[in-house]
This record gives sequence, C-alpha cells and structure tokens, in this order.
Amino acid sequence: MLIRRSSMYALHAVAILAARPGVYHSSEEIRELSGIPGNYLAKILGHLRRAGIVEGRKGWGGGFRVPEEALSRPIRDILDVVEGDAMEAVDGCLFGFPSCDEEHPCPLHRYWEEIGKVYRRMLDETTIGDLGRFQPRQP
Amino acid sequence: MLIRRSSMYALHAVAILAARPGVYHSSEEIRELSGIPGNYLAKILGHLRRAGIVEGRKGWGGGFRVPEEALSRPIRDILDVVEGDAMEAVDGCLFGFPSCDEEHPCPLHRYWEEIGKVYRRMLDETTIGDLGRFQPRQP
DNA sequence: AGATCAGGAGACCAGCATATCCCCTGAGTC
DNA sequence: GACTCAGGGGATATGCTGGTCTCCTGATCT
Repeated sequence: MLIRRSSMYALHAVAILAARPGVYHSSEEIRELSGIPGNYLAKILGHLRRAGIVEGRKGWGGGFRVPEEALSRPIRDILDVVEGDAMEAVDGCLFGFPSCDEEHPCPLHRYWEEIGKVYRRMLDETTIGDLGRFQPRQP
Repeated sequence: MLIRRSSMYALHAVAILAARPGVYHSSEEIRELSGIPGNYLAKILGHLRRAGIVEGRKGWGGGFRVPEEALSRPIRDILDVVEGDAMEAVDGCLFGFPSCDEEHPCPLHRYWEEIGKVYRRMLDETTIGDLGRFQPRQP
C-alpha cells in the first residue's frame, strides 16, 4: 500500500469532521461512523491536533472539530502528520539505484515518475473541505 | 512505498541475472553487485526459484541463473512471488470505503484509479528481459 | 574418496506499525 | 463543590517484515 493504515484512518476521521466544520464530534462518534479502533483513533486525532489540523475540547459537549480555516488546507498536511514526509513514499528509484535519473533511467523509471506525479497532484489538489463534501454515511 | 523492500531486492537480483541469461551467478556475486544483505538475498532467491523464475544449482560453478525462456515473462510474476498478489497493493479505496466505486467515487478515487492503471501497465509491459538490458554496473 | 564450493532450509532475532489499557486532567452540569 | 463526560498521555502487548545464524545437502575437483 502506498500509504499507511494510520494515514487512511487520519483521512477518514478528518473527512467525517469536515462534513460539519466547526462542530465538535466525540471520538466515540467518529469511531462508530468509521469503524476505526477507538483508542488508536484517539491517538491519531491527538497527532492531528498537535499539528493544528483539528481542535480538541475536553468535557461535556467536547470532542474534536476541524475549524473553518482548515478547510482549504491540502490533504498532504494530513499525511505529513502520520507519514513524516508523504512524498518520500514515492521518490527515489524502485530498485534503489542511486544512479537512476532522467539521463539514465531504469526500466521502471517512466512509470514510477508518472505515479509520483499523480500522487503529488492528489495530495496538493485535494483539500480537507473536499473530503467533507463526500459522505458515504454508511448504513 | 508501493512495493516492499523485498520486492525491490527481487527485482534487482533478477535484473543482474537477466543481464547474462543462462549463466550461473553465485549469490555472493549478486550481493556484491546489489548490496543486498547476503543471507536475506539467498532467501529471496529461494522463493524465486520455487516459483520457477530462476534456477539454482549447487556446488562448484553453481549459483543462480534466469533461463532464456523466462526473459519474456512480465515482472508482475516477480512481485507476485514476494507480495502474494502485486495488484492488491493498489486496489480498493484509499479510505477503505466499501461503497466507493465509479458511480459513488470518493474524493481520491480518480487519482487512485489512475495510479493503479500506471502500476498495472508497469508490471505487465515490463519483462524480465527488459530488466537485464539496463545495467548500472555501479562502480 | 575426500575436500571444498555453493545452494537449501529452518530457527531465531530486532524494529516498527498497529492496537490496547489505564490513569490523569479539564470542562461542563446539577 | 460533587459528579460526569471526553480528551491527554504514557505504558504495554502483538504481528509482520526485514535481517541474521547455523546446519544440511548435493555437485565438482583433485
């Protein structure tokens, strides 16, 4: 898989929050909608909070929310939180050849380069707001 | 990473063998050319051998080789050995939404689909012979 | 036949990602 | 102020992947 399972979780959780920006959702609520294991989800949300992507509030009526201002951020920001650097998943030669470049491409270079481009576009063109607009609302 | 490190190793090792089809190379020789940890390499070559991609021979003058007939096989065969099913790395929704399809695409669906297509083409269009034609012969 | 070379096969180990548990803290309600 | 709700944070399992080690088997050379 190109991204970690944790990243899938992070994207999914933020998608749920972004469907109602500014509204607090308990992690329990997110767990029910997403099926992500509860305690692990809490940990991921904690990372997202420290990165400023979501906000947390304790106590009655609390939970997590994504503030309006965050809606325009690209989802690359989400992946960077979990993966460290999202793009490193896709750079470098598939063989590990240090000498592989445009002038001396390995047999997979063109394909891999193309995959990297689409991947980068996916991360940069898609915003958190876009995630919120899609709601499977799984029954 | 889209593929495992083991798959990188497998591709690299086969590339070295395919540069001189039919000729036996000791795993020690491959280790020197590739930098893959020796014992682990031996294990991977064993898997490739059981899958019929390379041939092994014991004793003096022995080693591994890729037979002429194997040169036309797609590299998908190599990845399938290590990954189980190479394409499963790239199918399914990035969110894990079971409901995500052409009619109800998630926000990343188009990108991910495109990546899958290029990936599939890479595996099917590239042959073991192609790998052999590229030799970095790192100094 | 005996030495040596090189693969074959299995147990074993380490690090990381995933997942779980428990206790603490702060914000509300009554 | 007492109670409860929900996040915060750290310690602790678990499983997989990558990597190491050891011993065995078969082929060739002398």
